[in-house]
Amino acid sequence: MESIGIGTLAKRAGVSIDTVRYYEKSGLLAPQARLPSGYRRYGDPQMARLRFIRRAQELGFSLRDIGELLGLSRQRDVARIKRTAERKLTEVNKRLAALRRVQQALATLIAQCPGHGRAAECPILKALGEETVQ
Amino acid sequence: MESIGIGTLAKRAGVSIDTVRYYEKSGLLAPQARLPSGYRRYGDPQMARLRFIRRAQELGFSLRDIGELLGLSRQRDVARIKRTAERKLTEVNKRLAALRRVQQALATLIAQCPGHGRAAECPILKALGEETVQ
DNA sequence: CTTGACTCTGGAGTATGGTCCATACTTTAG
DNA sequence: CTAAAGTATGGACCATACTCCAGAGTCAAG
Repeated sequence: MESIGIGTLAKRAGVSIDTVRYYEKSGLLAPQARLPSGYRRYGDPQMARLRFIRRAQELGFSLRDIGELLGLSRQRDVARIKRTAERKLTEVNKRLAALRRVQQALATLIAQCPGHGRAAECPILKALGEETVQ
Repeated sequence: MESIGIGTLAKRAGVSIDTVRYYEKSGLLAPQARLPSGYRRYGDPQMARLRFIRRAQELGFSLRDIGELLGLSRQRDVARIKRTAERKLTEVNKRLAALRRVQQALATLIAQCPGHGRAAECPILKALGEETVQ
């Protein structure tokens, strides 16, 4: 079974070594094993996990949220797994809806903007400022 | 013209007074006026702006991003306004796409989970972990 | 006019998510 | 075998976005 060191792992995932260690300290990513010297060794599952963490973060999930998501697979209580997943899905759906409104408002602004000439009343503040949340 | 104090503004927007002052210090929200005593007074436009800031934050925009969005309306250079808006739209679209993938993965997980019985291989890690970003 | 609620400023402190550093040991290429 | 590159630990430090506090002035009801 081939394994890689922390430097290679970090480089491949596009994060720093310190970040990998920080995730470990935060309980999100343990190495597959340690050499007798203490050097960390990682395999494909850790690579996938690290990439997952990064993607989830880009979407605005906190490390705590991510830990919860990752923890789903460790749980025995299937009902609880489902409930947690459903809670996250609700959250994601809300975010999607809100983001779609912003997308709409921005697209409208861009469509209305001639791209030259005098600065008209910018519609973005109005468009976004008057929306009701939820 | 009726105006309100910082306490009322904060309460109505669901933020703390300190947060309002912090936004002001960050250049995001100036009061409409000050009383001779130095007390801040706010009107409807400030209220709308504050709500906008909060919503944008919930979507994961940083205060710096939000300042940029708010700044769109102050700019004279129409071409630049448009370019900034387009950049933001691209960002938002990327986020939407990524979020949709997460939504799909979560929904699939939930659909596959019986909600009872033995803990099967949880599909979420695989489903999310193997996705390619972008 | 007093009293309690509100607000002012400036500055310190907090949580999150890293990032950097010193010192020391390990591994690897030549 | 040696030098360079990589890694270990512990702890200090950083940016963002607040949050709290002290000490002092202001406002509004009775």
